[in-house]
Amino acid sequence: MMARKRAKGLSPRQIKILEVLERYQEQVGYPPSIRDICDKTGITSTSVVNYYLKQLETSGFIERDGGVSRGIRLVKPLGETVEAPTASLASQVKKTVENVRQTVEDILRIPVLGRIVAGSPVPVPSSDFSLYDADTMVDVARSLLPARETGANLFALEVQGDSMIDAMVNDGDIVIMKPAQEARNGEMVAVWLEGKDETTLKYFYLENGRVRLQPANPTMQPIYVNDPSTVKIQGKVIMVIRQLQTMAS
Amino acid sequence: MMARKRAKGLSPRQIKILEVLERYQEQVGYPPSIRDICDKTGITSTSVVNYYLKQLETSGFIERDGGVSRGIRLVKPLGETVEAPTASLASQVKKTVENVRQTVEDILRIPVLGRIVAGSPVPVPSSDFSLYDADTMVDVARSLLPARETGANLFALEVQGDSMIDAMVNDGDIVIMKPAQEARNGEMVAVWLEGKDETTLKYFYLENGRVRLQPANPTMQPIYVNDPSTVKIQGKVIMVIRQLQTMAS
DNA sequence: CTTGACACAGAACTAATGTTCTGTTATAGT
DNA sequence: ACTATAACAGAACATTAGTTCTGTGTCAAG
Repeated sequence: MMARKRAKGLSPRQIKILEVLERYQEQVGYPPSIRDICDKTGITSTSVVNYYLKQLETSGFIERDGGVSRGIRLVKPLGETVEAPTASLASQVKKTVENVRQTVEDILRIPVLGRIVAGSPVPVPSSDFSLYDADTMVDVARSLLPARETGANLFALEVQGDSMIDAMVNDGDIVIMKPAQEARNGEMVAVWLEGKDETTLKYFYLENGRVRLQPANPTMQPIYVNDPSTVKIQGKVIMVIRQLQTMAS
Repeated sequence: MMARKRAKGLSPRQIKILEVLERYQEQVGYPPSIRDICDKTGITSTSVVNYYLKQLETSGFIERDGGVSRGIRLVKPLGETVEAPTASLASQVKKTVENVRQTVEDILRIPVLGRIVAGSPVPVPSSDFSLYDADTMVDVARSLLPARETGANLFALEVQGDSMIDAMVNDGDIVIMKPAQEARNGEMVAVWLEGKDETTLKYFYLENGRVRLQPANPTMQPIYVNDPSTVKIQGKVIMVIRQLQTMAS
């Protein structure tokens, strides 16, 4: 067994778990469950593995998607490609392939599901959409998105009309959204107001049983909804992109 | 009995599922669950996905480990032939390097030169800087930019304060600009108004010797400047990016 | 001797996920 | 018209797997 360059500072069990993660993914084709790691490492308790996984996550060696089965992935810092002198060509190839995967992952290709208009409900990714139609995709650098965003189910909408101007969003803008049925205070959401039969983008605040929908434009007044059940959250807005014409037409 | 692995005989849904499998693994880092596939394909029932997965398994396109979450792996990449064991380690390396180059070229790394405030002139990439700090860069997919934008001299600014709200641009937004001293009608520009000593983002129109600066927000009134020489164009705005905070769960 | 940290075990609980069953619709063949 | 079958939907069910809680033993510092 070769020694790891970056092994310093890591306990034997942390190293063992990292090795298991790498080997399992390579051999089996998908990441191990916590109980799989138990078997491979000889640790008898799931909580102990979880204990170490938390450490490895905060140390930045792995990323986890909470609540997802086998939702673990190794993160490979770019500068860490130094390999032991005994490295074979095969492992070089593997390393390069890994790097490709890494850089490919630097771009997220997000489907544009449709348009968002004040008068109609928001298209959500549960309905049918063509994942690979090049005309209906936007490419976004992963570095622009929040750190832990997997991008798995993000989707985008094109804004139609001037009805979202109080959200500082204009006709033609692209909003990138994450599916959600609820939101935390301060997050911008797309909501369907049952009373008004209208879709709108607002900052969401739940304040003692009452929903406050705050326009992004600070000069405009918020909407108050006393019955939260009439506020149907369609998703959280995580990014807005506006492309401007550089040539007059 | 049907013929085995006839690539032509795949139904659209089978193809779509295979594509989802490949893309999901690539983007997320682990295989999708059946319900993930439902979301990505628009199929509303897990049994239907399972139905197709069985077909794909007996056709030999995928392998499944029964009873384990996300226990699916692609047997071979879609349009690609199987890895030749001896044929092409070197060519494989070459190919992956090619891929890296390709994907790297798909991202533009644009320097954030500073902030744009109403009260101060715009920092422009005129003279002294040549070293870009990695912390002050934004990555933008080339596909988002206008047709043949080289990206060579693009720069970005972070908006500070609420003074640009009439341009539908908010505090914290990133505006991506192209250096320019003049503009065509209809382009959004950053201008320094000598009379007012102020920077602003407006749509530019030159109309019979008079400059009209039109706010993006259609509810607001334009500014008219009779002497075009007092309107100092700092650059054209080609993109606006707004990142909204999403709290981790 | 206590205290507290760390590493660990085991069980219970909850959520995620795969599997199966029953039924519906549309269509081609007889 | 009748039947068989592919393609689907929805729900119930059974496992799998993530999470959390309580407790145990060690060891070093106070």
